[in-house]
Amino acid sequence: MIRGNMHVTGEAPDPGQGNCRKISPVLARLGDKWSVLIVMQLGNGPRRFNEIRRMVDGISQRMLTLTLRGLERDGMVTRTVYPTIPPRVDYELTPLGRSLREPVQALGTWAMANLDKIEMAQREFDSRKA
Amino acid sequence: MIRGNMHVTGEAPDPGQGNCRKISPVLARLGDKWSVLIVMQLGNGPRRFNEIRRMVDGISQRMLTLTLRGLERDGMVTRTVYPTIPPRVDYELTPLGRSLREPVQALGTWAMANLDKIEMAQREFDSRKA
DNA sequence: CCGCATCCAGAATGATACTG
DNA sequence: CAGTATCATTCTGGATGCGG
Repeated sequence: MIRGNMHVTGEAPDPGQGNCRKISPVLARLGDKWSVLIVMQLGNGPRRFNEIRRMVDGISQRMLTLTLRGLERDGMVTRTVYPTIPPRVDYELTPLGRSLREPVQALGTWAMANLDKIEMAQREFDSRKA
Repeated sequence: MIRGNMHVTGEAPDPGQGNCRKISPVLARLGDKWSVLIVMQLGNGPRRFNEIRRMVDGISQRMLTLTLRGLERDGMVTRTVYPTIPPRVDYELTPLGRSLREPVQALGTWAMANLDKIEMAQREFDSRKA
C-alpha cells in the first residue's frame, strides 16, 4: 500500500517498496478476528473442527469454517478428512503455520506487557473528551 | 469504530484463555487496514497530517483521521496542534508506539520471508478448486 | 459430525462536499 | 491545512436450515 519511501531508521531490512505493499494482506489475515487465536490453539497439535470451536470461545460455525479455509489457502493449516461415520476432520499447522507462532507470540508478549498502558491511555483519552 | 468489536460483553476472566483473548483487541488494531503502515511511517519522526497522507498511498482523508484518532486513543501517537495560519498538526509516536515497532517489524520480516510460500500455497489451493 | 448456502443487520470504508 | 459531515457501497459476522 505504500508507494512512498519506507525508510525506517536504522535496522529496517527493506528490500523495496513492492514487498512492503505485499505484506498488507498477510497482516490483514493475522488481524482478522479469529486467525491468530486458531493458530495458537493449533500449536498444541492437530484438532478437530468442534474441538477448535470449543476452544475458541464465541466463534460461530460459519466464521470457523471461513477462517480455517483462509488459513488452509495460505498454507498455514492442513485439512485432513477421514471418511468415517460420523465424519471427522482434523486441522493441523503446517511448518509455515508453526513458524508464524514465534513472531505472533512476540506480539502477544508485547501486548500483554503493555495492555495496562493502552487501557490507561484509552481511559485518559476518553475522559479528556468529557 | 476502529476500536474494536471486542469485549463488548462483560466476559468472565477465564484463567486459561483469558490471556490469549486479551491480546485480540491489540491484534485487531494491527490488522486494520492502516494502523501498522502509519506507525511505520511515523517511525522516522513526527509528520504532518498531509505528509502521512501522501506517504500512505490510497488512504482517504477520513480513514487517516479515524486511524490517527484510534492510535492517539491507544497512546501510540501524540497529536500536537500549532494554532498558526494555516494550521499545522504534528503526529509523533509515543514511547509506547515506538516500542510497538519492534514486534511488528519481526512480523513484517516473517511476512516478507514467507510471502512466496504463501502466494504459492494460494495459487495451488485455487487451482485445486478449479 | 462437519460445514455449506442463504439471508440479513450492522460495521467499515470510500467519495464527495463543506468549514475554520 | 486539517479536518467534519453526509451519503453510498462494500464487507463482516451471526442465525438458521439443509446436506453429506
